[in-house]
Amino acid sequence: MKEKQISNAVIRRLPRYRRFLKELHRKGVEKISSKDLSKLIGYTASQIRQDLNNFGGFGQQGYGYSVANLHDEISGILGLDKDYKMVIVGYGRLGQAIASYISNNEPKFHIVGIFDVKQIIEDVEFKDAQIMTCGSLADFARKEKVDIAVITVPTEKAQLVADTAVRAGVKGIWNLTAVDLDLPDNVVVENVHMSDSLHALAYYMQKQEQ
Amino acid sequence: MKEKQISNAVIRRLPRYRRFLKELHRKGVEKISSKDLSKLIGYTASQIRQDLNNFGGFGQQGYGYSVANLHDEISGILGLDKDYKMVIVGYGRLGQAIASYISNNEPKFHIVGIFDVKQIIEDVEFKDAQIMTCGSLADFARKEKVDIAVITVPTEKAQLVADTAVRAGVKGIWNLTAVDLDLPDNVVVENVHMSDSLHALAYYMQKQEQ
DNA sequence: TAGATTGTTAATCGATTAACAATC
DNA sequence: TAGATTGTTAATCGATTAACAATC
Repeated sequence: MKEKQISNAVIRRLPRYRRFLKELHRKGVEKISSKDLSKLIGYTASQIRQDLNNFGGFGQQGYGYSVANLHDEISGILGLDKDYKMVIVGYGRLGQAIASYISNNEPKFHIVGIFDVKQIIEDVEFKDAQIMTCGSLADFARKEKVDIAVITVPTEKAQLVADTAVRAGVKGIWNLTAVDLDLPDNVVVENVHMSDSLHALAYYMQKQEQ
Repeated sequence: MKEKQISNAVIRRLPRYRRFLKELHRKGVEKISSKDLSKLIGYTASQIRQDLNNFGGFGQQGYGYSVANLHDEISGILGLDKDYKMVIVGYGRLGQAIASYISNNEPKFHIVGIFDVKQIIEDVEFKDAQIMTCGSLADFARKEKVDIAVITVPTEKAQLVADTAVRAGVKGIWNLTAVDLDLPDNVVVENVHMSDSLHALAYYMQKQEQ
């Protein structure tokens, strides 16, 4: 059974569709046509229909798409109907920001452990998750069957942390550092390269003012 | 004089080229061929040469590219030879993390003001930049001729902050919130949608384990 | 000079857009 | 039923890859 390969470009648009649908749902909108969604989200109606039809016919001719249904379908496609166990490695300000964001906004991602070079004691302690020193990461991840490691350590330690996590059975790395990691093919790596984004901003600004 | 339009895909790769070249330079590597860079960075040698030739012939036949020179050329293309005045709006943990990253790693981006709903007093005070309440953003940005506003406020305030900044003459918005902003065409917006990245990670993990 | 590697044109591949028949 | 809008095929557009002449 050969799955049709979905292009990367399509996948990258899915979370955005989902965000707009969530907002529409919050506003009480029950249905939307590809044409109206196009105006909102900025993709062509044709592209929207093509994108969605990679996964199935979620609409209804003459009517459009049910907002709630389409939201849920996309959630399912993205794998957001499953639960993920997560550790955060590096509990500086970025790690803290991420931890707080996830625990407030991402019910399917469960932070089961937090690691840092120093054991942080007061103020920044995080809910039920223990804060541990990095040395115990490998044992913990293996024992707890952690799915995802979020890496927010200083650049030069990122590869080492990633290697440790992978050896301990972690299957996904969310990398928020400014380096690219070298990892086996069966591990999924997703990068948030903020500095690259800032540099792209510089490019477009400079181009704009010409 | 009609400039050749450079595709978005090319621009998005430039910061990555620059990062690898910086690292090579740090390691003392003086020259590199498109073939060797390909092995490192993961783009095809052909693509690398095509990308670079959008902006000029930076290499030398039979030799390759000078690492230092190519790094500097790309920096120039990205507009990283210019200086940018920046304000950070929202000084929670994410704002603090960003401020610290920029002041330590981005010499061309100058944080001239920091804004938050509360005036934060001790501990998190930031170098020379004043921390001000959001109400004074408009006047400050206009008076100081701020180029870029970094937005790290809670989701529901992001559009308001962006509007204020734009009215005060800001030309670029670096948006780190989970919403898309609606802004005039002459303002450049660059988004870091971390939650979209996390959702893409979920997709690829779920696909992997099938 | 011979070998290496770029710059650049041409070929291929893939993604987006347009069009329209199917159908609610 | 008539009108609206999807699902889907075909056409177009753009980006990537291959090939090779130019040249260091």
